[in-house]
Amino acid sequence: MSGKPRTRLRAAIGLEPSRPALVAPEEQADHHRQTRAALQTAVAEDYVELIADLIESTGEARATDIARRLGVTHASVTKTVARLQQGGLVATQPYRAIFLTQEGRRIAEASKRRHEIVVAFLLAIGVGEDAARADAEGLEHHVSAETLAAFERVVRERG
Amino acid sequence: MSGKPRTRLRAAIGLEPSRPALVAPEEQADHHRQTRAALQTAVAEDYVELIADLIESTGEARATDIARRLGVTHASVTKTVARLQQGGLVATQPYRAIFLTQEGRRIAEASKRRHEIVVAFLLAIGVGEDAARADAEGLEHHVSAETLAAFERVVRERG
DNA sequence: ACCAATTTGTACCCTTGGCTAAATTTATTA
DNA sequence: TAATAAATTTAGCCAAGGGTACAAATTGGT
Repeated sequence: MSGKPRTRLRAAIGLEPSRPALVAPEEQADHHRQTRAALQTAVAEDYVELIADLIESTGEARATDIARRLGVTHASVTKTVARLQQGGLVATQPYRAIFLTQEGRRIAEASKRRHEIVVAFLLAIGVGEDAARADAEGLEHHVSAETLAAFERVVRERG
Repeated sequence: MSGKPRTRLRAAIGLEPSRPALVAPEEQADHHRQTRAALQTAVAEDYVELIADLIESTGEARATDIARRLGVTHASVTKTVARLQQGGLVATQPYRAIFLTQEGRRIAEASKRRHEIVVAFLLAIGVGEDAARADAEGLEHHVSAETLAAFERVVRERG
């Protein structure tokens, strides 16, 4: 932790261990950008997927139920739902239950399908029930179409 | 979008399509809490992993290089690195390169290992190079120990 | 030794997604 | 129907992690 001025020269010249080089910087940056973009849609997907499930199983989606199922407070749910409404995924009126727009339903459908494939896949490769469901919640938002297709293949192969 | 007051009674009584019920609410909430916790560590893992790679391949980790590889501005990097220093993962001095603490190296090691397993796994099940690398960036932070073990098994089985 | 280019730091802003607390509205029940 | 319980909204707080713009320091070359 002393403080010798570092010289970039040694590294450039090759006195430092200049390795094969990981991945091209621009490519790596793109991957990280994609990952960050996925994070943005993750919340929206979680919400519409859950709202669709609640409507299907209980007849309506209430903020309190969403809050309980996500493990957050209802105030947080209200705020997020407002954002989703801005984004055109849900429709609400004050003090009424939450509905999905067509776009919301479309996304919910796709999310649900993907979620189920991920869970089935994890189970197929021998992951236990609980871990499979827990991991799927995080993994699903980062599975590209190509990887999802590969997951489906594996599920079909092993059954 | 009319506005019929909803009655929770119908749902409770069972006139509404009351389905088998997805997953237990508390369990589902736990899964989401786990996922959110993973997000918190994700940034730290990405940084230390990248810093370790840079040190290994170029001899030092500079903010600019980190920024370029993550696709963010150097200001964001500076801020995040400050947080990592607070957390005891890195050590820096003004205008000097960034070093990893022991704890930082430990995490970098584990992250790198996990990252490589995830990539190898995706390749093994037939995902293409680019998608594998891109998806791995997002997936790695949500892979539990149990799932990672399953991935390793698959990699060993299919070569 | 100096100058220009590069790198780093700092200040300030924005959005997301958590939280608590208090006010309001709706639903249930006595 | 009036009182109570439950659900919803609103306001204000916080931290993380992005951004821009400008200032300061370091580095490399002349």
